[in-house]
Amino acid sequence: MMMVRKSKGLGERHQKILEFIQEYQRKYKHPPSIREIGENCDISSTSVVNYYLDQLEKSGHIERDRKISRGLRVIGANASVDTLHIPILGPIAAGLPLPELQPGVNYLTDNEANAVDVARNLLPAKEKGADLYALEVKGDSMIDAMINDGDIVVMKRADEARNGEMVAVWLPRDNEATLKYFFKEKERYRLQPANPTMKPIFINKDEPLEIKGKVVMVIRKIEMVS
Amino acid sequence: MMMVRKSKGLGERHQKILEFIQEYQRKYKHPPSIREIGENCDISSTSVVNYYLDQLEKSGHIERDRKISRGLRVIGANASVDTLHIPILGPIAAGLPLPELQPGVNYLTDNEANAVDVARNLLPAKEKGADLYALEVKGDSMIDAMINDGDIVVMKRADEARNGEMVAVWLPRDNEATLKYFFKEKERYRLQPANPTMKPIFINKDEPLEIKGKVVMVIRKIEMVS
DNA sequence: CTTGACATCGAACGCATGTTCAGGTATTAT
DNA sequence: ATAATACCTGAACATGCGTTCGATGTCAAG
Repeated sequence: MMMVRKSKGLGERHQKILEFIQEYQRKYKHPPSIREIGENCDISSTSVVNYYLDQLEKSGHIERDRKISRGLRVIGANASVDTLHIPILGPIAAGLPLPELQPGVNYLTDNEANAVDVARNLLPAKEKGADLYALEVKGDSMIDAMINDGDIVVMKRADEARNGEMVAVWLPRDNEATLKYFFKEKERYRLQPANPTMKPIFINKDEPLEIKGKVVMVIRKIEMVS
Repeated sequence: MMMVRKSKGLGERHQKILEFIQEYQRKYKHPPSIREIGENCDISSTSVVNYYLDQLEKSGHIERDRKISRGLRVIGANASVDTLHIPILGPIAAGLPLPELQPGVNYLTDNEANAVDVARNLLPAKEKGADLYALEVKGDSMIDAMINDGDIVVMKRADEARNGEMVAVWLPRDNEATLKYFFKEKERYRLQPANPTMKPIFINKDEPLEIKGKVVMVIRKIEMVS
């Protein structure tokens, strides 16, 4: 019994504005101004645009940074996620040296052959990606670190570590590379497996021990039998 | 105090500005203002920021829309990889039921709150994503499956499995959910832990056993201490 | 008819922001 | 030294742009 007036939901103009914002953002890589929205949606007054923008914000379709020029964005509907392209430098396995890391080289640019793409929101916020690399675990020698044959470990370049961080270390004593939680104790280093049922390894401080990097992430792809 | 001058190429400040613009754009979905760049790169005058921005534009690193607030963007460096947005439905832990999966629902569209973005090239080629979901592992009860507390497991919806596939199963017998490799044998099912040092579980075929999905991927984020 | 919730307009206000300029200081070349 | 160049400062200026407000029109309910 009532006129079909956009009683609820999005009206035609809301739709048009939303579409325009997305299209504009795609095209210019920055959001449109209120006036630009008005011109392209046949709205003659900035206050009307503001009026609709308020509604879209209340209904959760956009976010606004008040007082900031062009500070608006549509939420959701952002198909392309920001990703980091992390090169897989090579395998890591007990009894093999780690692939060499050239200190000054940014591996992101070269070595496109083998790499993993990781969404940036899966990594710690501060990672810029320049000193990230990945290794492919070969063999089951890392099993006590909850890491399996074939897993990809994403590493952050480092030559020292704080207590509690998981690191890739080269142990000249045992001629072995391994992944362990690192703890510095009084007269020794303790390398603690991630699996609490396994015993730690102890290294005296006068013995050599090379930290190659910190583990940031572990990715395990499971094959489908299909 | 003397300035280390870089005769050609990008100086330290150029780099810092470029990085800041990208980081800001990622975070706020719109470009920063000149003054914001200055504040965050320790440049006290807007004219100096403008000075560097001009250089970056001439050297082809950024584009600018003069006269438009925040009208700047970095060129290239926008390698958007095809990603899937996979919702995290909830926790999985021994002794807890799995989150319910509504058969017809496409979780990709709703439940934006908690999700992981996975590059499509990390998944088996055929996955469309509509029937993928993720679970967060709680507790260390999955340790025999090489899966740790806090890990994210990406699942593919399924109610049956082939031999050798890793599945999430609900065992009414033990009132427990778990992740195991699945094998159908003569008179029983064998649920084999991923860790070869652990013993398998056997279930007679007349006992109930609910397969909830197949594990496609395991993602472990390691916290940095700093 | 009156009321009141919408939707719209136009204009004014004021802060945000890009631009310009008139100088400074260091480093390098002549 | 002197000049030249790159780097930097601070302030003033013009305008882009979000915000606010009063006025008008429309339509449905009381």
